[in-house]
Amino acid sequence: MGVTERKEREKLEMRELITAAAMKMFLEDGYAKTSIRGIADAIEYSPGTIYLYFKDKDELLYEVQANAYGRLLDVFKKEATSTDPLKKLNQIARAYINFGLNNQELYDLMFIIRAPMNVDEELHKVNGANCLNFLIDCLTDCINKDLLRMNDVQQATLQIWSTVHGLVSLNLRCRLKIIVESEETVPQVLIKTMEDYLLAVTK
Amino acid sequence: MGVTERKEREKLEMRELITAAAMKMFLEDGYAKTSIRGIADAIEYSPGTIYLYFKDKDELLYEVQANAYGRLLDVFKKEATSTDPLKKLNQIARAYINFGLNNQELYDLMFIIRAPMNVDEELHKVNGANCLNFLIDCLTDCINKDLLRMNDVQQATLQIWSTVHGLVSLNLRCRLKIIVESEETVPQVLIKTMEDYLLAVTK
DNA sequence: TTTGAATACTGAACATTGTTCATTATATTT
DNA sequence: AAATATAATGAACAATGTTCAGTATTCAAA
Repeated sequence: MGVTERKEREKLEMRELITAAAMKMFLEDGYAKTSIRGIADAIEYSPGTIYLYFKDKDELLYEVQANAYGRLLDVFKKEATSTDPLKKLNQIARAYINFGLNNQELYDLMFIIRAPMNVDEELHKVNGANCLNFLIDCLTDCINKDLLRMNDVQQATLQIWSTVHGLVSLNLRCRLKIIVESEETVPQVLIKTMEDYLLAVTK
Repeated sequence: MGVTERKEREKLEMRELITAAAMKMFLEDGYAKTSIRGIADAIEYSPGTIYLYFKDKDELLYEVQANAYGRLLDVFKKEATSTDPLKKLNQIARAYINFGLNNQELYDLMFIIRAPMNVDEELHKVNGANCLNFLIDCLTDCINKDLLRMNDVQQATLQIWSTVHGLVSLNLRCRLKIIVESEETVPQVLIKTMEDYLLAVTK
C-alpha cells in the first residue's frame, strides 16, 4: 500500500513548489513586496492552499532562509579551499562579501529582515550553524597555529562576522553613500577594507 | 501682520506634535507595527490630517531618523570627551554599542529598516553626517599621530563602523544566540569584542 | 459685523495585505 | 457504487497606507 508514501512525497513536492516560487519572488522583489496571493498566482493555486502547507508567511521565510544558508555554505566550500588557514580565512571573507553583494535580496532575508528567530527547525539550525562552523573551524585553526592577534575563538568569530556583515549590510541600506564616492567601486572598497582588517589582526 | 509667521509656527508645531508621537510609538512598538491611524489617535486628529504635514509614512520615518541621529551625536559629545585620540575612539565605539543596545527600536529605524535613502533633506544629511564626522575626525587624529595600523581614513572609518554596526545589528536580529551562551552577558561580550579589535589595530 | 474666500480638518472610501473557514471537488477505501 | 477522507477553493474579515469630496474653521475685505 504505497499510497501513503506517495501522499507524503506529493506533500513534500508541493512544499517545494511553493518554496521555489517564494524564493524566486523574494529574490526578485524582496520579502515584504511579495504577497501570498502573488505566490499563489505564480504556482496557479488559490491563496488558501499555501496555508495548508505553511503556517504563515514567516514559516515560508524560514524555509527559504534555510535554503539560502545552504547556498552560502556551498559557496564557502567552493571558494574557500586553501590549506593555508590565513588564506582560507581571506577566501571565506571574500566569498561572504561577494555573496552579499550578488544576492542582495537573499542576504536581506537571511540576516537583516525582521522575523522572530525562535525557530528550532532542524534544517534551519543545521544549515545556519554549518555556515558558522565553517568560519569557526578556520579561525580555530588560525589561532592554534598562532597566526592571529587573538586567542579567543568566540571573540575572533564575532569580530570577523561583524566586520563583513557590517560592510555588506551598511552597503545594502545605502549607508556607505556618504563614505564611498562612486557606486561602482563599492565591491573593491569592501574587499579592500576587509583585507586591511585581516592584515591588521594578522601576526 | 504677524499672521503668516504664526501660521508658519503652528505648522511647525503640528509637525513636531506628530513627530513626537511617532517617535514615541516607533520606540515602543517599532516602525512596522505603528500605524498612521494609531499616531492619529494618539494626538487626537484624524488619519488624513497627518498627510497634510507628511507626504507618507516614510517621510515621517526620515523626520524621526534625523532626530535620532541628533540624539546619537549628543551621546557622542557627552561620552567621548578624552583628549587622547585612542581613548576617544574607544569611548565613541562604546557609546555607539551602548546606544544600539539601549535604544534597539531606534537603532533599527536609523540603520536597519528598509527605506529608500534618496533623501536630501538638510536636517537628515546634516545630522547623519555630523555623527559620522565625529568618528572621522577622531580617526584622522589617530592616523595623523600614527597610532593605528591603518593609513587611510576612509577605510579606517569603514572598518570600525562596520564592526560596531555588525555587532549591534547581529545582536538585534538574534543572530548571536548561536555564539553567545547567555543573554545577559551580551553587552559585555560586544564591548570586549570591540576592544579586542581596537587593541589589534592599535600600533 | 457680515460676507466671501482661503485654509485646516474630517472620515468614509479604496486598494492591498495576511489569514481563516464553510463549501466544493477530488481521491481513497469499503 | 457509496461512503469516507483528503485537498483545494475563493469569498470574507480585519488591518494597513493613502486619497479626496465634503465640512468646519479662520481670516481679509466690504
